[in-house]
Amino acid sequence: MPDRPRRIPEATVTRLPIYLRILSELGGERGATVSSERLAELAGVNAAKVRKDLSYLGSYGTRGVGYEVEYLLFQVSRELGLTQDWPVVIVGVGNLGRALADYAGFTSRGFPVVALIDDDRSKIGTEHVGLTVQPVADLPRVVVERAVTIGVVATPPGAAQEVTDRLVSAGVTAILNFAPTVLTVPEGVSLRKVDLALELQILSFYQQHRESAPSASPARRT
Amino acid sequence: MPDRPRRIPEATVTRLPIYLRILSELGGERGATVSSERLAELAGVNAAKVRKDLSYLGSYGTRGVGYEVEYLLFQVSRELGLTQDWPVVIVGVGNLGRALADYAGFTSRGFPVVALIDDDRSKIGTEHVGLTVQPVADLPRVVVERAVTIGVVATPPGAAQEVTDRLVSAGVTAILNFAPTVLTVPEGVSLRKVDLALELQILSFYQQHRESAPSASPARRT
DNA sequence: GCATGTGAATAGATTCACAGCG
DNA sequence: CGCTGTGAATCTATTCACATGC
Repeated sequence: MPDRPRRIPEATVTRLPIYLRILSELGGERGATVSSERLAELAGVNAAKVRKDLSYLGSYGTRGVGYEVEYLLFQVSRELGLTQDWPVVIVGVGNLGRALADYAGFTSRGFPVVALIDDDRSKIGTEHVGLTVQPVADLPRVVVERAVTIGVVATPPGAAQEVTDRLVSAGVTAILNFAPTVLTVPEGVSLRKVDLALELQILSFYQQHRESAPSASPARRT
Repeated sequence: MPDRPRRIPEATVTRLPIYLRILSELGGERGATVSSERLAELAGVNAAKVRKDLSYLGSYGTRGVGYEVEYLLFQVSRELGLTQDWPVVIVGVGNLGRALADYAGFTSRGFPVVALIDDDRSKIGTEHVGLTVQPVADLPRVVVERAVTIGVVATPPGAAQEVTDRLVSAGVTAILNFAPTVLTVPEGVSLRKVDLALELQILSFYQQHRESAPSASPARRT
């Protein structure tokens, strides 16, 4: 009996999706294996890190051989909770919100977009990718009826916290924030952010310090 | 004479833009000050962390008082290299690329989008936000003529590495990658990524582990 | 023999707690 | 007195290096 209940470090969690992607690209025939060395190369990280990361999931490799791609793929998927769908609602149907709604990778990878929300009069009732834009007031009903667990916030910064509060009180327990604002959520709600301006400013820092400090560059792989 | 040459930790660099945003929102009258405690609250972090982060820039606070907002704002800006513009080229003019090109925050915050690149026949020559879409072959000229330093990769995953190589050989020294692929760049080139699927999968992990481990949630603030 | 799995060593980031100074 | 600035303590993550077992 494998001993499951290890606590997976946050840093490891952020890398699991990368391994997942690489494994699914490797695909290959049944029984194909991959070494930690090779996986590490493809993921742009250290091989020991790959082994330690994977060891948190269990002992899924074979000494002297490596990891069976298909089996490991399944185990990583399961650990990430990707054996089920997680319906998503997108709030804010501006340029970014629409681009996100269009993004096929969302739905195809287990995150079906089931509703679009916006309080702009001129947008309510319009259609995108087969969905009718609904007002914020519809959130409680939509969240319950469509079993929404993840809310994507793509509103202007001024509206983001209020929208988040509404999502949370409607029952959403995970938020992905694209608005350039610091959000606060209650204990127990997961929060991740994607901030374009912030990423550019980080790059700007390293540009700025390029001449003065020749090797002051950030991580070389993604 | 303030002693400049401290090496700023990467973790600190990623937080400077957050402080910057908060400081600029605080704005306020000339001479207004803010304490590390208050800054920390607004940034959703620990006050000691704020002080340590800011101390890497120099000694810009006043004991018993706090930090002068306007002065600190300038110092953080300067450290991030935001006292100058960093022209950006966007490669890949799909939904996401267009949304990025439209995103006013880019240009207004010192990252003017000076060119749009795509190798799709049907897109070359079309216009967006006053820019004509150009082929990849134009990169070397555009990068030199427009002094481009940052390349945004918004292509499908299959094209991302090739496009990146072209950007780098054209002279671009910082890459922001939106394609769901691991990119490799030469030593000395900065690389950051924004990966939507990855963020959703991380949230999925914490959703999955919600019942079983009540307090296994990630960072609560952004 | 060979690649995993993991203790031990190291490096890095966060937090504590308080001395120092306006 | 109050808040910064920072050594020291702690916690987290990474890397090394090798015993383990297929």
